[in-house]
This record gives sequence, structure tokens and C-alpha cells, in this order.
Amino acid sequence: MEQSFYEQVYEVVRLIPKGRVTSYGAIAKALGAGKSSRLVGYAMNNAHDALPPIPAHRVVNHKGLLTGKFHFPTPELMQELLENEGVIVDQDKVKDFKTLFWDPAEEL
DNA sequence: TTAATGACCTCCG
DNA sequence: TCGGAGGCCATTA
Repeated sequence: MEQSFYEQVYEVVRLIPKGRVTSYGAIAKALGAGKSSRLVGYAMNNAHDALPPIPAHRVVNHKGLLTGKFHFPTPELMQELLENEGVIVDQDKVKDFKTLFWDPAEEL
């Protein structure tokens, strides 16, 4: 599997600027598969072995909630990484989500 | 090949 | 306005 939907997702996630976040649906939509939002999340499941490492901590659901934090080595790591980049996280939710939101479709 | 899974999104009550 | 249930697509076993 050289090229697949996953590769597309990885590319977009790696393009996310530091201190910015995006949603799975936005990525899926940017790839032309707005209904395949679940695939984006599924791709992240494989992102653990993807190289270079994927900044999955910059990707959250459309609610701005860190749903995938449990998939990290440690749930708190995701929040730490976000705060380390200047993203404020409160109650497992990204503060000013719509403000820090980064639309991949605009970059692509 | 068929069936099941998933870090989601949208709609309806 | 808030909560719950269903549906979509690609990948893996």
C-alpha cells in the first residue's frame, strides 16, 4: 500500500501549522470525501507507524474535543503537546477552537 | 469475498 | 438548547 487514503490524510495533518488545529471532517472534505470523516480517524489509527511522525494532537473532532487523546502513549501527552505549541486546552477541549481552526482546503 | 471495525459527522426527538 | 441514534466510506482479518 504505497498510496492510499491514509497518505492523503497524513499529508494534510503534517501541513497543519504549529499552534493550529483542524477537524477530521475538514480534512476529509479537503480530500473530497466529506462523508469519509471516519476514514480520517481510522487513518490516524495507522498513523502510529507512519513516518514521519504525524502530529495527531493537532487533529480533533468537529467539537474541538480531544477524542483521540486515549490513543496517545499517555492521554495527558496530547494536551501537553497542544499547550506546548500555544494551544489552550480546557476540559479536553480546544479553547477558541474556531479561532485556532485551520482549514486544509485553504492551503490545498 | 464477506463481514466487522473505527481518533467521525449530521439529523431527528 | 441539549441529548441520543444512525449512516457514510475505506481498510483489515
